Amino acid sequence: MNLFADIHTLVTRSLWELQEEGVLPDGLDFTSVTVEPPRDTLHGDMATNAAMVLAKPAKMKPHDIAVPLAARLLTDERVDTADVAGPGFLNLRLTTAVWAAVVPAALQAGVDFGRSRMGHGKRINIEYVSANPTGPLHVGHTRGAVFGDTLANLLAFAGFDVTREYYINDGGAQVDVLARSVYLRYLEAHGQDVAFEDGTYPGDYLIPVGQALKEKAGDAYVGAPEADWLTDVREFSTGAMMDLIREDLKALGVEMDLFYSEKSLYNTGQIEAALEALEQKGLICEGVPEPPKSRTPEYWEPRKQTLFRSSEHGDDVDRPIRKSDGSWTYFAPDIAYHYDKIERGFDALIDVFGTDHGGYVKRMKAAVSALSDGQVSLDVKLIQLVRLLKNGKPFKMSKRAGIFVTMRDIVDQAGADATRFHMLTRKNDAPLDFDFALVLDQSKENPVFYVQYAHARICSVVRKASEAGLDVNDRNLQNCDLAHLSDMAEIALIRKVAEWPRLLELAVHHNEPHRIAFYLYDLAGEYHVLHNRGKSRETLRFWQPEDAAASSARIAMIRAVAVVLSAGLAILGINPMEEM
RNA sequence: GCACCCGUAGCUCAGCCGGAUAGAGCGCUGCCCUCCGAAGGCAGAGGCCGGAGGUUCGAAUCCUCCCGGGUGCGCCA
Repeated sequence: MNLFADIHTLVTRSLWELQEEGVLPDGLDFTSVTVEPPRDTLHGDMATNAAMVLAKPAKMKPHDIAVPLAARLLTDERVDTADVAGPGFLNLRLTTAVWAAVVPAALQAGVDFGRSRMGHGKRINIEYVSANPTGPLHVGHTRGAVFGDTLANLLAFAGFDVTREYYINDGGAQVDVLARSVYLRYLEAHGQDVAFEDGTYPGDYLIPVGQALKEKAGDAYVGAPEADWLTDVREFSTGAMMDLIREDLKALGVEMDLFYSEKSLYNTGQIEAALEALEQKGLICEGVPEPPKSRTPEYWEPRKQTLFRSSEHGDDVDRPIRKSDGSWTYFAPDIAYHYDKIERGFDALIDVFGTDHGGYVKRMKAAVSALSDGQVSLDVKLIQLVRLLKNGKPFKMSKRAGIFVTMRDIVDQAGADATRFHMLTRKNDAPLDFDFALVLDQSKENPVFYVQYAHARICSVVRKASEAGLDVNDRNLQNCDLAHLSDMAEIALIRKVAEWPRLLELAVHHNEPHRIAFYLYDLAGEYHVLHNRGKSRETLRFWQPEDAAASSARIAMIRAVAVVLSAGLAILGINPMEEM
């Protein structure tokens, strides 16, 4: 159930009725009429802007619309009061029974509370992480992984048909570098002294890969020319790296539906097919690209290249897809990859990139727009940098050249749950501080702890009531008499619970999973306030030994809070804790 | 030079498909508690929402310009 949607429906229906009765003129558009929670609860439970929005098209004063609308709304049993206020707002106060009804609804739905069909089964592809297969995942990937995975969970919860995808950049020169680096480790495993020159990866993580290569190939490649081993070693190495990456992702709780190989696009006609599609739309041409606008274009010499006319689809300039030697630029396989996504029938695409790829967004959108004739949307979410700290000071783990703080290091130290939550305590395009001391802190300064603690506290109260003989089964609690819930603070808590479905809609609309983390933090906060009241005044405790009816109502209420906390944490991929 | 992101309380940030007196945490000030419903509680001060125009009944939110910070900018992916 979504109370805001229900009341919005009621308002719209009332407007139609007023129109039929001639109070309002015909032909009005009600789509901009909203029903929202007012900023200040003193104004009521919900407010609608109907009178103000319709005043102009109806050629009426806001007041003359608001008054009959208020009268009409008051005939609905859910509406307690309807007052015209300010410039024409209509403030509604709902009966406490309406609010109380949120509780059994939540209990009945359980962790599915808030699940919706707003996605209408639309097929959506989310590409995230997509790190080069040349080493372990690091901090930045961790944030992107959590973001993408949580967004995927969120959209699935909202009724989209979601595919989680990882694009393996195994087609470029960097995997040759990987192969050469592994080859050095291989020689090392054979007892040779090797030197890691510039352009190779000296990280320790390749030592076991070199040893594994030795076990597999023996000394077959020792002393052999590169041409003899490069292909084999490259394949072996990228395979090993992807195994490592998959393991790391799993430790974070991230599982992809599909790992898509860039290499698979080469020599299979796929790149050619994508470019042919663009060609047919007249979007491929030969030309000299504009010189780079960087400060130092001295070495620029104009050369004729094959260009994608991305400027026809919103890009600033046309982009080269072939290098001057005729081979593909990195943009070409990316076009082909997105073309493949379109061909696979997705209605919408989301790419999660690091912020350093910001300059790449327009051309990618242009490609998708062109290839789908504007039918498939592409939303690119850029993930800002993560600053690792410990007690507020920059944190560096002991590391050798070439190895950064890895995702595995983070998960090992902070745990997957805390890592996931913390990575969402900032909007994706804002830089984020990840402080190990804070993430592990057992106090209210730590939002992860704060939310988990609220859930554990509820479990503790429910457990206690149960031990004292109260039937705390959710099915039973659904039927208890909620008239006992009349305290303003209790209604406020329920109101917060009732916002959950609406919050989800907003998060989906903006593709912003961090909103869930913030909401859960707020909800936990409101719960703690109520819980703390019971410390000073026993009559305000949820469990009242002398009053089973009141206890049931209150336990039902806090169970509803627990349900939302669980549902929210589930979307974040986090297990709620029953005790701390 | 151009593009994108950001500029909100002393600090770190929410809010931004336009809505009423702009929120939270930290820090600060005051009071209370130290009772396993534990790993503190309550209250308060603190803002021309970077600046200037514009659209609108209404702008932190949308548009334009400017200022400040970050990122990116041909044959690296």
